[in-house]
Amino acid sequence: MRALSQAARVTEHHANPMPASSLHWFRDDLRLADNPALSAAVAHGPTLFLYILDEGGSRRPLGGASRWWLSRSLAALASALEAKGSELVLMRGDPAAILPRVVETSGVDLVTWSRRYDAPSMALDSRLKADLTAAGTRVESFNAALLNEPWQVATKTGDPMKVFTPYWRAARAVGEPAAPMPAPRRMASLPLPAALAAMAVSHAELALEPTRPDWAGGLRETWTPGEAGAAARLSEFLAGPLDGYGEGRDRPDRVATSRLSPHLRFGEIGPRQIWHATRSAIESGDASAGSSDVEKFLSEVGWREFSYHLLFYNPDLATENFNRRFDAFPWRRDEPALERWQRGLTGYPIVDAGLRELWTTGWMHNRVRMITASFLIKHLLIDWRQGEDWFWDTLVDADPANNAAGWQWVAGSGADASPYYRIFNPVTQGLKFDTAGRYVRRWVPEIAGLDDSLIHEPWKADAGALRRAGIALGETYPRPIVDLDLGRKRALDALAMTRSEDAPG
DNA sequence: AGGTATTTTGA
DNA sequence: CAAAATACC
Repeated sequence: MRALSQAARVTEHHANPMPASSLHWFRDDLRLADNPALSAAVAHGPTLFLYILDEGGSRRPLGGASRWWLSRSLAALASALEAKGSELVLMRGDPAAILPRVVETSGVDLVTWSRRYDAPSMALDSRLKADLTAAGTRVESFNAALLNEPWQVATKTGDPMKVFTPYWRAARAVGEPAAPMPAPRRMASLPLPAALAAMAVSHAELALEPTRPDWAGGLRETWTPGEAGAAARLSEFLAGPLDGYGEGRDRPDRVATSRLSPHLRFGEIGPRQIWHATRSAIESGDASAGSSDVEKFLSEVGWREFSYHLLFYNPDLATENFNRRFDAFPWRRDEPALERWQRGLTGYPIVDAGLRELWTTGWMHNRVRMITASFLIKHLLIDWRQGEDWFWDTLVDADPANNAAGWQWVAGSGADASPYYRIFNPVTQGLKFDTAGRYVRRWVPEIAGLDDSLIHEPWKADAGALRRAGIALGETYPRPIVDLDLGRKRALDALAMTRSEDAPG
């Protein structure tokens, strides 16, 4: 079948050569600027712009919050294309079946896309590249998601890197990231052939947003998905919170971080753009941050790069311990505790605040991600993969590299991970990073009436303080699910086995 | 990118 | 004597 159609195509090309045309397959690069694959397609000739919702294959299904974001991001992208006289074609199904058919019927002679790095996506993309090439169509893939390709950074002996600091030093030594490309000024749209009209689906038919119940109200209030929303967030960050970022980034009670993560996740903005925008804001004097704030911010972009490096060389990063000593770790199965953690009912205010922020907005401050993850893993001894799953379902920035690497880092099973004895105390952390309890009061309003001195440990309030604050401990707000000292000792005992001297180094 | 007990420091 | 540095887990 394939050989036959290939022969037909070659004959056809010789008989009456068709004008050059292209197809850009959008995936996690939902932007027009700094999108080299898109630019290459547009420069080649009239372009068919295609997105395929791929839910049945071996790729990890998107979580609910990510589906909501994707829906809004696709709508934004469609509008941006429409403003340039082009159309975004939406389809649903297996790209391995859909793409060759669209390419063949539309007669495009160039297909472009931006690379992905999770194993099932890479397998799918390689297969498609081979199939389309064999059928006579040129395929070009580009880097839109990273400063450096994962394989561009290596140790002196050519091995993958396992520690962040040398990784980031080596990554910076690769050279200054390329300047971002502007969005194509003009683009000619290649319409979907009439014969394929039945394959296209409407945005509504993708059914990516929740209806009954509609739990996305908090997401809508918090975010503006899409390329323009991403650019606005970056500008606001550079003009404000970047100054003082080094200290402010740890404070969940302030708006002191960029909150670009979901925009990055869906490629509404790329790290090259962030890098150069940050540099020029400093050089032009539009931002007044010190060099340590800038370095700190760029190194956060570096952690994302490092996570992708780890994922590329460890395709099972989300399911297998990077450090195999953790394979025998005595995790507890405790569904009631897991559920109380998920719902923000552990009795530890900063933990509960974080999980409720996550549930309501689809996002959680990084400092609080570490605190809540540490609590689940260490105080509750619940497998990091159960926490990773929850974050995957509820985060709008759920990312195959960052989410897995972050959880393994907290568990201590990851690369350059948190040491086994680092067990975050939610009270200490709360006092240190949410000093006045503003973050807790926002997300755990039922204890908002407590004094600052008790806001992070309501179980220490005496009957009078509880009555004044209108709290019935154990009824309107839970007592602690586990004792901190007992949980800490239990975790240290369990973790001791991962560091016995006879284990392989 | 910690916590905690202990020691040291300096107002 | 409280805060800061240190040692150890």
